[in-house]
Amino acid sequence: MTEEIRQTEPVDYRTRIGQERRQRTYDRLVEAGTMVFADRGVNGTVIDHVVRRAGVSRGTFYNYFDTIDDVLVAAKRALAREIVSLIFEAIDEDLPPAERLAYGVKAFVELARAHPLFLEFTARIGRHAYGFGQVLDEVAPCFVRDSIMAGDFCPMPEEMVTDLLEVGTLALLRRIVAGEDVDVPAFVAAILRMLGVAQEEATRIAALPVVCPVVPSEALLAQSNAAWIKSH
Amino acid sequence: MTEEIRQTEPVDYRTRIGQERRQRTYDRLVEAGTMVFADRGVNGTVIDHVVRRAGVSRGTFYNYFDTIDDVLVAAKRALAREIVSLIFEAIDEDLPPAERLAYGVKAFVELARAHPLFLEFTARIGRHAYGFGQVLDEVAPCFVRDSIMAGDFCPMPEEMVTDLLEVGTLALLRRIVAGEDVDVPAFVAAILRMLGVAQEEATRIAALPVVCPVVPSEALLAQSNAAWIKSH
Amino acid sequence: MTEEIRQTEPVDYRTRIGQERRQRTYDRLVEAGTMVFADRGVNGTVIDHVVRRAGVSRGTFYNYFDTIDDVLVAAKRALAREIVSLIFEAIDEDLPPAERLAYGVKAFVELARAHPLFLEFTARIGRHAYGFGQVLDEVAPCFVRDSIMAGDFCPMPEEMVTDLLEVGTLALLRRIVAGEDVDVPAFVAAILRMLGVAQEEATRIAALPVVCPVVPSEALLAQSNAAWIKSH
Amino acid sequence: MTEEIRQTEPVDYRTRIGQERRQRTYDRLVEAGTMVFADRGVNGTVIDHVVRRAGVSRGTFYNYFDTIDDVLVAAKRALAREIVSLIFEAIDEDLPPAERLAYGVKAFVELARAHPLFLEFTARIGRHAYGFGQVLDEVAPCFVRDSIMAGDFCPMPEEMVTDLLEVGTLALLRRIVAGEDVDVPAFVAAILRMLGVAQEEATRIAALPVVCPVVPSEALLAQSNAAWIKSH
DNA sequence: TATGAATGAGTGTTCATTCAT
DNA sequence: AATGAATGAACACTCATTCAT
Repeated sequence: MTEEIRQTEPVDYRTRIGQERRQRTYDRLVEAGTMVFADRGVNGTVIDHVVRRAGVSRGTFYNYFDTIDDVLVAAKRALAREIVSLIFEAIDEDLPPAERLAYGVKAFVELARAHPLFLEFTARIGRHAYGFGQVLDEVAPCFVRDSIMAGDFCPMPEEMVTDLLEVGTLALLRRIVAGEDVDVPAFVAAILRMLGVAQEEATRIAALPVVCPVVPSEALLAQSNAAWIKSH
Repeated sequence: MTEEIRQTEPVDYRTRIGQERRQRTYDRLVEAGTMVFADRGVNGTVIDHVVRRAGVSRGTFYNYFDTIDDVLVAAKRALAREIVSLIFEAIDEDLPPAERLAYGVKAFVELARAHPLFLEFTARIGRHAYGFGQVLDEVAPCFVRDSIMAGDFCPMPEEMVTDLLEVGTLALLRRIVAGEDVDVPAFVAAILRMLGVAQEEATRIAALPVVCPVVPSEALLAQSNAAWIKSH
Repeated sequence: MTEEIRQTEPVDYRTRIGQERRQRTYDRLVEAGTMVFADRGVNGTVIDHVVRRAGVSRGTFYNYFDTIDDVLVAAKRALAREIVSLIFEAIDEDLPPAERLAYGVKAFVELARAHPLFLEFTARIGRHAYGFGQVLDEVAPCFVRDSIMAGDFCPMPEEMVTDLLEVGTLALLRRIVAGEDVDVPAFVAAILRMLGVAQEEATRIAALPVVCPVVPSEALLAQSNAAWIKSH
Repeated sequence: MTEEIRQTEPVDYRTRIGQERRQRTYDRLVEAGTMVFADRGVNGTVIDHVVRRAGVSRGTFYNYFDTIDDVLVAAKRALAREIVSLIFEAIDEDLPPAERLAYGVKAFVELARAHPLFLEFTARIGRHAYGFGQVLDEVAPCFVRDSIMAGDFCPMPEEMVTDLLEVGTLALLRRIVAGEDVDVPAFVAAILRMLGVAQEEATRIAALPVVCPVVPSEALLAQSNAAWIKSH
């Protein structure tokens, strides 16, 4: 038995080391991908850009991904998870739905403003965007449906809400990237009105303050943003 | 005088023939481009696809365009002009702004539904879309601004209105293309609420009937749609 | 007989008009070619450049030339004839050979300096150069051989003289085009020494003054130079 | 310690193998380029010719060069270094400048005669030639200037000497390629006279014998010449 | 004879993918 | 697992040449 353990232990060790190394390489590729997509957009990015930025060889890429789009998907997922959970941790669950939604949107924009890499990345991925509806439903299942049924939002198809939320926010970020002044509260108010919130109430909620969520330094968002800044 | 005419006639004739041929080829390229973009999207389309579809040689392409994107731009412009003018001709100018807007949006969607090529094309060009704000302002200058100042829409940045209108409509069309059932009145109502129209009023207006504009058979929209259908 | 003349006269007239027109178009092509070759070098010039500069159509080109190189050849010949005969008219035939040669070389350089188009053209045609030996022998047959036999130049192969004269002058012009200061008398002296003239005598002859030949305004050189200047 | 070596060896091995393969491919491309330029001249050579001759794929070319001209430059440099060092090793440094120069020129011509590929290549690259002045100055810095200041050559601009040397030699090689009989001593004598050497002395020096330098069989010159011969 | 639209072979360049080491 | 040289299909673009008008 001891023998067995002794025999397997080195294997486990090697396996663990191998897996860690594998994870590290994977992370480097995703991080590099995030930065390159932010720099060159979805269609301007090729495998070579990513592997060079990640400091690995071409061949290694194919040990982790099949196509460049897979990197985009992985980066989108990783970022979306991080960000959405950061935001949801910051939202007071006792607030009414409209206020929670408003808080989430504004926190998202603040996060983007605070992380130019993320801003660029999001503005550039265009129609390949995060699939906000899905992510939203992962973290806060049935939020939209429940709110509609509870009468907080007026009746409308769920996916229409998430669609408008997603593409509207994207359009907003694109204007920010373009250097224009954007009126975020006006945007939030418009979304709330669309959801059936009365004009004055919408304006009031849209004006409520948010605090930008704190991003842990080991997060992909923080790491890649820092590396990206350094290279610009 | 007769002499003059006799001398100039052959020149005019040759010139006219040449110009007509040139125009025909140009039209074929734009029409082919529209179809290919509808089939393969913006990034999947290459010059070769277009010239093959148009039945002209590679070299001919470069007598008319520099890049494939120029074809996209030309197609967008041609379609946008046709469609917007068709729709605006159909709108009763005496209606209040909210009803005119609702009518326009619904007519646009109907037109798209009736012309699968146009639907695909529009859904696929994505963020390269028509620049609705601009086109809207060409045909109905200051419509949004005036409506806001007149108190018909609630105050918000002009470009935010056109942004949401454009990207929202695009998202809607993408769902139609995907074969989903979409609730156009619900969409229109959402847009109207966003603009400050009260819930009941928005619902009422969104439910008003539209007649799909008649498309003249020589229009690019009709021609290319017919050809496209035939090839599918 | 009168009848005959009357009948043929109009024909002659038309023929003459036709030939004149043909000559005019030909001249325009050669002139345009000269300018384009000066602008873009031998390998950078394509038929389109020439026809556009000449203001004629592509098809017309093929009524006069088969290839773009034929234009180069025609331009070279026309310019070489003009220039060499201008220079030879200016040379005092009673001078000893060394002085005549020195005068010719210096006049050639002066002519080039005074006509930037010609300078550029000559510097850019490179190894396709004028075939100076041949042109020289056209205008002054056996000049080199006679001078050698008379003991004015020391014995050496004739074509070696013209080779060194041609490529040396070309190298000189290239330095002028590059904006460098060149010492023309030093060059002439070097050529004369190469021909066997003693050092002091060579220096003396190389320092003799020349007057730049007058170029008639209807010459290709003058015409194309003027047009070229205007377009730069 | 043994451990260390064992760990690094495989890396070194892989690296070495890779570098060797890389070097081999590079050499094949340069060698192929040399042969194709000799066959078709500078302007008649395209990337496809080179890769086909080298037996590699189109894509491989771009792993080593950006343009076809880069191959020309590489070939010129490689040949020039080989040849010039061969010649300079053969020259007795104790001889007076005029004799050393004469020896160099004659050895160069002999080398060209003995290597038809090199002869063709040199004659065809024309004005893109070796930049003899530069190469000369690399190997024998200030040779011309020092000789002038020492009174061995008569005063004249340095670059005029190298210009005439280069273009004169090139013209000579072109005649050899054309199958004409050329009088190399006469050429050398002409160059020497140009430099101020007296006629008799020039003739004497130009007549001194040279031994054609021995080319090691692994040299680019030898390798590519052999391959080229075999294919003609 | 002049025109210029149309042609298509030729060439340069990119980039995903494979594979021997 | 990692490397990176090699590959070749795909694509962009040029330009000499033809031919109907």
